[in-house]
Amino acid sequence: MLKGADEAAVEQENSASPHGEMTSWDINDIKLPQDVRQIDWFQEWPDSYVKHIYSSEDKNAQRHHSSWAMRNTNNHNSRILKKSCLGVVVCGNDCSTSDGRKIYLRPAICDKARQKQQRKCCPNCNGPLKLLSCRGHGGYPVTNFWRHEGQFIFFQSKGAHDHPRPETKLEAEARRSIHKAQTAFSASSIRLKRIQEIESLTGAMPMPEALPLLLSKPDAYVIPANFKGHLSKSSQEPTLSSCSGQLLYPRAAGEDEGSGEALTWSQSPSLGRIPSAERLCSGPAVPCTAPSHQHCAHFSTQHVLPVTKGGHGSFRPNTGPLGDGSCGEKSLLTYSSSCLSLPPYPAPQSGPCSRVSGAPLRGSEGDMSEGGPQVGLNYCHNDMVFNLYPLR
DNA sequence: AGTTGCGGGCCCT
DNA sequence: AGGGCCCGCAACT
Repeated sequence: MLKGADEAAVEQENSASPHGEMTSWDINDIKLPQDVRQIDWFQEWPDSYVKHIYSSEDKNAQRHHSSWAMRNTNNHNSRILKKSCLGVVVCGNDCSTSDGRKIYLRPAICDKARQKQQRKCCPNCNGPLKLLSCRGHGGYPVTNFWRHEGQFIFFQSKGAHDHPRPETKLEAEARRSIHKAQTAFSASSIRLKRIQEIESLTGAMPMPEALPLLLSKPDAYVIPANFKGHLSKSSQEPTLSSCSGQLLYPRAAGEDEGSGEALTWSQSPSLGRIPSAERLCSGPAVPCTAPSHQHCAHFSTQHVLPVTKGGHGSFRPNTGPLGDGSCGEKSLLTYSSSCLSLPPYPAPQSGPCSRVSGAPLRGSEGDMSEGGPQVGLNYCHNDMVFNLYPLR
């Protein structure tokens, strides 16, 4: 089954990765190569028939992360973890936000949660939500395989996603948090109103200053504590302050990433990749730190990434020399690291930074990363969060 | 409440 | 046998 369409794909599969010698393996092979000379940066949006070899110390790889909504699939092989794509949740009315973006929600991974999710309404138009299943692998969902072998984590993707990208996990979490905050906010404003009424009856002076921040700006939401948790567990304050001027407001229309991304996707249904994208940057390990102002002004959700479908988002080894979350345990920062790859102007997303050409293998990862990148990580997230705004 | 991984089981080819 | 999928469970966040 699946054969015909796949065979051709399998052929490109073997050349999908820049380091040709490494792609001769298959995840099902009894023995996987151990003479790996080059490991890959984590790919946030693996697509098509690609293979990657990550360091076993790469936290994202360890967690089998993907920005696609992947659910675990039992393949009755405990050595190989298999996941299949759940697609994307779209608005049944095919509505667009005021700035032209489409609604691409992340399907809940848990079956029950997903059913519950589908009973909810479109956050934009209140229309029904619709789950767009992934059928990119011969009519079946795209599957991802993970296998830990020695010092490496082997990743293989089968199938090309035939649907737009959903929100990343972080965005979905952020949206939930915003929703919670919104709920809490309404509840607390009612309480406050009552308190004020009582106070006015008793003659006590209300203390506006004591009211929650931004009450006067109903469109701007206070970041709830739990929301902050989603943003970062370690180091977001500085960035919040550094960006707050803009971030506290909904992004201006036109800085659309959602529709742009969708457009890109629809224009290049499945093979609109830029195969050489990842090779564009063969230079230094950290060549692509975008101008800092960009972080606030333009970056937003993953959709803003100038991605061509399949231009794999790459998680920089964000995290510190060993990609282990030294600048933020949670995926947040690691996810956001994809922002770092962004050049000031749309270009293949992952490409430039996704890989250290000839990067030494483990043992000298100290060469990767360092310095600059981490500084900007949070910018992306904070901005991301506020760019979820139109979806409220 | 939701995510993730595991594994039993069923169905289909 | 291999792949897809459903289900429940447990650990974790």
